[in-house]
Amino acid sequence: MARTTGSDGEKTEAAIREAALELIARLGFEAMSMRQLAGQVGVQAAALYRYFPTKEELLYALMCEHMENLIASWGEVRPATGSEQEKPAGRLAAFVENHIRFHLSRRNATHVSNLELRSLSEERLWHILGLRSQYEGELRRILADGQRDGVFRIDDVALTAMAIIQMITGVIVWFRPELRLSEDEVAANYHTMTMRLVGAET
Amino acid sequence: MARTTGSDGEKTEAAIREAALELIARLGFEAMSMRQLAGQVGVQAAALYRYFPTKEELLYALMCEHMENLIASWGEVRPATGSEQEKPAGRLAAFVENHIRFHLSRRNATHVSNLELRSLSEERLWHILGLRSQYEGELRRILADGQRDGVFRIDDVALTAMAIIQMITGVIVWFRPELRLSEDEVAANYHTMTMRLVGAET
DNA sequence: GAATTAATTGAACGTTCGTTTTATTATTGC
DNA sequence: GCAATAATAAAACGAACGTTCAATTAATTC
Repeated sequence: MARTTGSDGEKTEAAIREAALELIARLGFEAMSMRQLAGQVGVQAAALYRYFPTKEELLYALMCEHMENLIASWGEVRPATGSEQEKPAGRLAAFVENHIRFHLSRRNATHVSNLELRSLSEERLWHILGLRSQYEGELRRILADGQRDGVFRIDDVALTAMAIIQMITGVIVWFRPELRLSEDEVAANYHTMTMRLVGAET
Repeated sequence: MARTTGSDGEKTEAAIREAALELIARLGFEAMSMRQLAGQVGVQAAALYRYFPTKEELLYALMCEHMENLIASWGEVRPATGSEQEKPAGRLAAFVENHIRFHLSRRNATHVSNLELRSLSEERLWHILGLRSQYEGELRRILADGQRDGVFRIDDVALTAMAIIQMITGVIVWFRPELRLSEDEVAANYHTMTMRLVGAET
């Protein structure tokens, strides 16, 4: 047989992306087979190659999309210049809040982007690391501004930025929606801890 | 051919463990083949099966050893009862310091234990998670004691413990020995940040 | 120094992998 | 309704995988 009733390229590609995120997050990229992925989508393995030329390019596409979404998400919520929230403390609060909510709503994509970098070729790895560094640079600038203004007490900006990123990304490792804490409570908690961590006055 | 001159079971097993840690940390467990591992050790693939019945049991053995070493390491440096350092702040300082140094000296094993849990069968996974929970329980107890004594300001002990663990384990992701900061400086930095994070007076 | 045991090799097994090729059908544009 | 094209199926490819097994040699024991 061949083309099936109701088949549509855009829908199929979206279904592949979603199924791949779920399978890679659960099994790992190397452990997921293209046949397994095709089965989850409801298609034959050969059909996947109409949308992604290789398995690695599929992974790369998922990571690119995730990192671009993350950067775009911060761009949308970043406090406007001149506003009260544009001060370092307000920007840091917005950054942490957005980061927590973004990652909690995209657990699969986050696991893929954080755990499967090893499976990328050197060139593609560099691109993803560049996007990541761009995002982390936003945090470093906030910390540096707060340090300059004397509202944060920070020994080493780069080290503190890494520590904060690790801490707030780690939420997806343990958080489960059915747990006692709501997403709001978790975000508020991480915000408080971050502010104390940088020595901001409350 | 067969047994080679100078071959020794204990030495071979140790060489397998070390090579496996390095390869799994670099390539990932699924991506590492038994032939690759054997090549690194300088042996044929079949020889590996004298020491580990399956690939998964090898991974499990590596993780068990790492978790047991971690727990034993904390047991050795834990401040003695009755000492000044036995107060929550002293215990937390010792915990963070030991955690940072232990992980920095065992980067490969840490990556394996943190990133490859997916490849364990359910039963073995439960055992490793049990050891991990036991270790994290030590931190939770320190935080709870400090909260009780009024020397820490903590909103949620369990959440804070996870945040601290993620933050201080994250050091292995970015730290490189050739960087500008020494191991001592890094440990001191993480100690300061942790104390501020829990609202301890300095 | 012969018998025993420990350590390893080399070849092979069946399976599964990512990917390619060719054929076939559904949909779209005119 | 007919040509063109988009979407998929089915089968096959060679390579690599984890693992097993019989044969062989080094070290140890008596």
